[in-house]
Amino acid sequence: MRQRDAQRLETRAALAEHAIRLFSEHGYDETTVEEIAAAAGVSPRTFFLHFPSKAAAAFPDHAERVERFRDRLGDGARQRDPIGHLCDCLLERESESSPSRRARYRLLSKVPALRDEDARTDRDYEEAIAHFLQQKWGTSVEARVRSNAIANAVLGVLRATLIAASEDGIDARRTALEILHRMFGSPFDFPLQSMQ
Amino acid sequence: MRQRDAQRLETRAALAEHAIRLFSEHGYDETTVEEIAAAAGVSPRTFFLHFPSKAAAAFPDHAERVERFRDRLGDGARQRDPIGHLCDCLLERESESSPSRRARYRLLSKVPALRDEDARTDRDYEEAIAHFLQQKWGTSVEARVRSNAIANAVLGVLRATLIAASEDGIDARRTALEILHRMFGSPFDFPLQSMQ
DNA sequence: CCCAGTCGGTACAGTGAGTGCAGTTAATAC
DNA sequence: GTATTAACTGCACTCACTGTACCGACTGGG
Repeated sequence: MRQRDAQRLETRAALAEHAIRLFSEHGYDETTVEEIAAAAGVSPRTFFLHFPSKAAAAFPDHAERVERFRDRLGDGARQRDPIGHLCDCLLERESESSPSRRARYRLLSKVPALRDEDARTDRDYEEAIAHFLQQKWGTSVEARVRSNAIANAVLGVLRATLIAASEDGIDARRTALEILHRMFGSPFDFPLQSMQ
Repeated sequence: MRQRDAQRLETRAALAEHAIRLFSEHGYDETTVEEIAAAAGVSPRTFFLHFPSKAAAAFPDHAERVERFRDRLGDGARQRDPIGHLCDCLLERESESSPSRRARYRLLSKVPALRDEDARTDRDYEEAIAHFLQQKWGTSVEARVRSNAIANAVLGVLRATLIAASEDGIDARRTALEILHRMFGSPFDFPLQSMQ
């Protein structure tokens, strides 16, 4: 099982590459799955063997990124300052911001369908973060609500700064860090207080 | 222009009503627009004269709610404690939580397409909130980033607590208020400090 | 080396959401 | 009364996405 896997990855990469290129060159709505498949030299049906939707092709490395993020987060129970650690991990994730990535975010924030897809991918991060926080705070109803709330809030701050970074060229990392630190303090102990 | 408007509203209401009913009874994916239109006694084409998508019919009063929320927010420049006021407005919005509304949220959190639509509607609130905060903080790049970040964070907390409320029956209002107050303090002065 | 199973890709037919356009009919404005 | 507007209809169309049967090339075991 070697050549088959390589071929599969190659096809997938070609599809993603041409999809993103065509979205950028002609616009998302103006690009059909048929065209993407043709550009990648496969049949339209094959596209959907690699991606669950047209929009998903714009986020080809999503699963790996979430996986890496989850690994980087590690075990929440071992963290003395879980929110501080969380912010570190998130900002590290974003420091992979190459120019091409920024260009992608600019496209993303303009095309509704891609923005929707982005929100969808955020749910996987939300789940990872909530899980991480629950390792620290437990799984009572209260702890779960707070974990999800914090996860949503943190991702919300990040999303806003990333969009702004793509539009106004600010330093997303520095800005997000500043806002998050002010929101949560460092170390951030609030949920522990009322959770005894 | 009286009878025409009444008829239009009636049709729209019938479509929304039957859409939500059919979504609940048979499931979202199992319900077609054709069925909704038939139940409401109009042609399928008419459905799309009233709603831009199948999912939008599950949120028929969205535009009015946003409008009311915007009015309730008022002018941000006049608020001494804009975030405190914002939280009040948001929680007031949610205190309209009738049992039917909670049932709807339960459906919503289970059906991906409706969850997506919910996220989409949240963007209108985000915009309203960001606008409100910018009336207070100005429209510099920094102020805009922070306004959007705070808007995202606040909505994120609310979304998480609402979902939890529909699943675990907690008091969404009390819980959200507690989390928001701890996150932001009250009054919340952070953006003013570094914005001089 | 061959055989059986696996798996990536294909072909084809179908469903259903959403759109553009050219009507029809009834309320409304003048 | 006539002209206009606007809600609704019918129809044809595009396109995302799915189920299914199939081919053909790799793969692993005897």
